[in-house]
Amino acid sequence: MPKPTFFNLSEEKKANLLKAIKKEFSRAPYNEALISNIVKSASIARGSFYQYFEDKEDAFLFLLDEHIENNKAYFIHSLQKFNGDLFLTYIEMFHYMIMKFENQEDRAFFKNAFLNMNHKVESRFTRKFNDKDIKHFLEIKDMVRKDNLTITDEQELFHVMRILTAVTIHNLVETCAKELTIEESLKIYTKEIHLLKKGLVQEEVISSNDTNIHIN
Amino acid sequence: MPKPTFFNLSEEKKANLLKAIKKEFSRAPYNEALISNIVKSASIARGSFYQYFEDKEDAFLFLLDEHIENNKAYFIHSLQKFNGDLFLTYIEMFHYMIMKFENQEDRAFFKNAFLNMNHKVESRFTRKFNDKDIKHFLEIKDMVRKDNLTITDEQELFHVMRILTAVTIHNLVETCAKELTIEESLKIYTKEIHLLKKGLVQEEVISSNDTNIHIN
DNA sequence: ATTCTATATGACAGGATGTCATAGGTCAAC
DNA sequence: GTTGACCTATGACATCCTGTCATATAGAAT
Repeated sequence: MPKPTFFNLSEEKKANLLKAIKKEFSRAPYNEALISNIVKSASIARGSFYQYFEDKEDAFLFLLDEHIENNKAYFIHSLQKFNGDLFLTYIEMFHYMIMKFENQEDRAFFKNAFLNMNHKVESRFTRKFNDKDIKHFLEIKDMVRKDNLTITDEQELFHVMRILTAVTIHNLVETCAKELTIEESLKIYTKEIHLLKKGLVQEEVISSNDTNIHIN
Repeated sequence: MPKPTFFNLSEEKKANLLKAIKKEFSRAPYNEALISNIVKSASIARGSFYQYFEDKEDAFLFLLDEHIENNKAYFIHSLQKFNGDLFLTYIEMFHYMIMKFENQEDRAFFKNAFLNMNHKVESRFTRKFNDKDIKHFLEIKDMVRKDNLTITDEQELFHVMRILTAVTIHNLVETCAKELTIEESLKIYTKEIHLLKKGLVQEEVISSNDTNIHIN
């Protein structure tokens, strides 16, 4: 988290600084981004940067969180719009995200962010399904339409969302890495969501550790 | 790739250097690992390191690739052992990987590697399913038992494997991040594989972009 | 005006990176 | 055994980056 000093800044100064930070994280991947460039670009003293942020990571994650908050709101909005249909919601979210890549100003930043998608970054994106921040899951779980899902309890819904999230992020990262067009990217993603819905095996005894289900 | 000079080294020198590299990448996450420490630990001149490797990443990825080659062989071996059953094979692989975390010597290294699992690193792990290195997929695809899968063509098999891989890696990373025990970790993973097999929605019209399938 | 508190500054110590000129070693050829 | 070509080893060095700190400045409160 940025230090209190940062939040005390005038809106103008804050905006100026954030602009410089975004510029630097757009210029180079996280590992190569430099605080030196940020302070140069924002025309502030080096020491000032450290009055506002702990370090490079602090600044990067703050910027990221701003976008993520926006996503979370959009997720809930979509879930309502689609009457709790999880799959339509995920596809809508996916679409929403890749549309952001079209914005020239955001493109480089997102590319650097997604190609640097490690556990720390990913867990920011998926906080809502993390048990550390379980309240986000609680917020969402009742909005999901469950009557058409195969889940037998709430815990399974949790896993369903984890799976959807894993596949979604994987596709988002790939879209960046391979610079896929919206069409290519959406086609692959919807195909995979479709496979997830119908299941990977058919008409057979499926057995797991603790359950035996016979579909027919 | 390491430079030719590295491969010309005597086995003894190579082993000594690799040991120092592994030690450093076990000591600290990738971003914090230092070439300075590697040369100190290997007792070689700083300049020598640069005779062998391009930079830090070069050394890291080489070390990683050594482990990954081993994985690939194990995957193929398992697929044969389980008569082409993809799911058993993935579960076996998952088990094989998390068992590695138990090895005290490897533990820290894998933890740092997995928590630094970004697209570049992941693509090393999953090369076998990448279209860039399609020959690995070709090698595997004929070994997979397909009669119990819902797939209609080879391309869908590709997506099935992508999905399984995404969920698998996601679970591996989480196992490291949360320091789960083998039992906890396997329980979650098999649960999710089970969900993938049976599908997420039930007895309903499932529609996607280009197909309509009625399950009954 | 004075004092107290918060903010801004940039010089600086410490330390890491990648390079390079130089030195050392090996080996085939003469 | 001398030569020379080629490969390998070295560590000093220029360059640059980070995080800190003593100091200066501004603003608010009394």
